[in-house]
Amino acid sequence: MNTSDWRDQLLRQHGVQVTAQRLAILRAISTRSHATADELTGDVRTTIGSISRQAVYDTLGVLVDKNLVRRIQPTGSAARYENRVGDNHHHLICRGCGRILDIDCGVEAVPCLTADDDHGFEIDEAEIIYWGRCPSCRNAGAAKRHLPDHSQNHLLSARSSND
Amino acid sequence: MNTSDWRDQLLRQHGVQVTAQRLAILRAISTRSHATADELTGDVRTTIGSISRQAVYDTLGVLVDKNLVRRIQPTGSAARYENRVGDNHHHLICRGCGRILDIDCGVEAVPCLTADDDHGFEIDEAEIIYWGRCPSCRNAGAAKRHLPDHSQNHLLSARSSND
DNA sequence: ATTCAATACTTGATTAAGTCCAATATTTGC
DNA sequence: GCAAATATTGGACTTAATCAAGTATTGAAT
Repeated sequence: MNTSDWRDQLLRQHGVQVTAQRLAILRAISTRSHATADELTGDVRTTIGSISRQAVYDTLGVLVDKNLVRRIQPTGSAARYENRVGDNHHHLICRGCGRILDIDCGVEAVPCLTADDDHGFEIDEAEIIYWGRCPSCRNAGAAKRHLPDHSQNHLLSARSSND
Repeated sequence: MNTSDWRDQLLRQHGVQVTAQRLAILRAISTRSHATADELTGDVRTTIGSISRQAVYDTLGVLVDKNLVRRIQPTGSAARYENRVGDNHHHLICRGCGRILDIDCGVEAVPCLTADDDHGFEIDEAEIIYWGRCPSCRNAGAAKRHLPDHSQNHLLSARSSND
């Protein structure tokens, strides 16, 4: 095994045992932008021949734990993994095609970790997902677009009696 | 059926056909703070006797579409539903016990909808989840707490060659 | 280099959340 | 009240992920 691979060093530095599977998964993550466990499994199977689903989930769990990989879980999609960590950047997802883009955090330093009232919590992450429609989906579906109906919605939230 | 129930009016105003199941689901949502589909199913079964899982999911889908109910899907949990809509408030979730709290949005008016660079997207929602540990979990698990390892994490994201 | 305990991996079964579908029932507009 | 539209039901199915038990690999200590 090529011990000089920087991924090898990275794992060792974090006290993570180095295996062919883990290296392959790390490598796969860096070739996709926001991959699902399933996509990664496919990638790894083409690079090293085979891997079990369990090993994939297990490894991803370890990598997320060690903060070497970040997991995001958008509504309506399987969990996605990315190797851009430590900057607390955010995501922009198209409701039409599901495309996911990275958005840099506008706030400096350790970003976005302050809620107005933290209720005594020790906050370690602010996960932000912007939802919308990308340019091509906007053009494509101009007639049949499907956005939330915002009229009258105060009726429900304003009401407190009769519950 | 009691046509004077405000929920009845609400559904009609949004062009949603009124059924006992839908009213019961709406009612159940307002008695819990961030309920799962499963919890709501249980509630409705005690109030109106029975309902199919499909009717629950279908109704929740319709209500979310009409923006009468908001769905959030935290990592590691089933989707949750709440009736506070239209104010784009945010959520604070405890990594220890899973408790979910509402957080008011600090920004005025139609809040938080502006990303630094919107990539041409038409953004309609900014979904923010703050993750942390609540006061009681901080006390309880002071010794065995489990937070991300932030050391050295620049190593992975800074590297771009050899991918 | 060899050994060994700890750690990872594999296979196969299992769960949880949610969706699909065809048949039946209810509601609404006329 | 009737017909058309819409909703509900129940059961099978899908997908994402986890569990458990046995086997293999790794890393360190000889």
